[in-house]
Amino acid sequence: MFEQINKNVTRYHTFSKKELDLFNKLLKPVKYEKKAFLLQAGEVCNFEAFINKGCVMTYLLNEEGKETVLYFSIEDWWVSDLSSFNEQRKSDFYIQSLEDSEVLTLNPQTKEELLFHAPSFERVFRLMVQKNLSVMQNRLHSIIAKTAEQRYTDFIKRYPSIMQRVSQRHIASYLGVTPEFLSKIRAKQSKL
Amino acid sequence: MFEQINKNVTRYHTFSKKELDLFNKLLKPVKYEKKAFLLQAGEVCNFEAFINKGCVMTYLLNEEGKETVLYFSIEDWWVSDLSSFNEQRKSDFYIQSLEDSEVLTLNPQTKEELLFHAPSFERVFRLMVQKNLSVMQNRLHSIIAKTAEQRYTDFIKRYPSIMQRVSQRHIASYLGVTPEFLSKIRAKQSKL
DNA sequence: GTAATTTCTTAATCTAGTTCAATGTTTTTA
DNA sequence: TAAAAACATTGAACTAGATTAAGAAATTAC
Repeated sequence: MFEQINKNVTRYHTFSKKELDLFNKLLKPVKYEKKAFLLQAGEVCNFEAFINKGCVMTYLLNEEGKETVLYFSIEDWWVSDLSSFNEQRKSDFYIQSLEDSEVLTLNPQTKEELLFHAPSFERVFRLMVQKNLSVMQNRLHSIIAKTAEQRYTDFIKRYPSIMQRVSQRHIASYLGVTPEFLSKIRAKQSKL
Repeated sequence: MFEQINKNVTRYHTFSKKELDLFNKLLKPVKYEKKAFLLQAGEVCNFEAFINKGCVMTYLLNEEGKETVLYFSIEDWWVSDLSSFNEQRKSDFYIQSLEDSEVLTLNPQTKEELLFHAPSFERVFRLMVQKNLSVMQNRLHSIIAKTAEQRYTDFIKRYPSIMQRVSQRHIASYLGVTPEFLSKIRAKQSKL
């Protein structure tokens, strides 16, 4: 149950057995059925969730109901709305399970307790935000500077497993194109 | 000299006189002429700089030499490549002064010393990254979900002072359009 | 102060990507 | 297991924005 998550945090810092035991004790396992919401716009995000099993997506809805996928998250990733979580403000995001999923969550209290007794976790969380920021900077760059076809090719290469698991309309949204156009890109590429 | 920066960090946490004195002692003032580079791709970013006066931009160059502006930063903002700084990896970014500028910088050593003696600064830096992340999430959303004209209107409204100070070709790049198209948007809007 | 360079604008042409609509395919539900 | 719903594909018509080119305005540099 905690094997994966302990390996995950150990990448950033070597923790003692005692620290990891505390960490694991504070984590709350939660299951979500496919299509269940971990978070909806307007709610305050009260979790940082590590995905043990499953796949979730984080998206925004605009006024006309058009959805924009910001992230897909699968096993060994964390998911949350950090601004909402840390500042206890209402979120703009929807976080929805795309498969039956199992996650391990911290809430503001357990996170605080963890940081109090094992302050080295500060580093883990700071690096998590930072990695996130890098990912976003890359995406912005690729959406400004590359064609949809290049973005699609990059995506397949970088996240082949997500490609398998997620419907094309969600991938289209992530890539910033319509499902119809993604379909055309695919038709073109399968001809080559 | 330190008035603005002390006010800036105090937003996130109330520091003692002693902590602020240490902070100020560790900061190194640096001046850059217009067009000077604070950082170039391939270098390791060894600073986090607070802008006391001036304006800088952070951008990427692709293979064909096309530039993509990720950020403009003016007075009261911090600028750095955090991934490069924190992991001491080569940066992909250029950070260039757009006006004669004056900044206060921390380097990895002074930052470490600061955090060692005044660990509450951890919070400041974590929140800085996080604010950054929010900004990026918003930009990605607006570039996927809005038209260039809407983005331009939003930009003027949100950053009227940057609009005045920065050339249109840089703003075009930030908005993800060509300078020619930005010109058309402006012509259209001034007719209304 | 003027030549040189860079920036901004305008217009014509072109294209990557959208929209709409129809049809087939897979998944969900009961 | 059949009906309903959601998803994927294809094609025709359209449009937001790119590209190219050329002249006007502003900055920069000597």
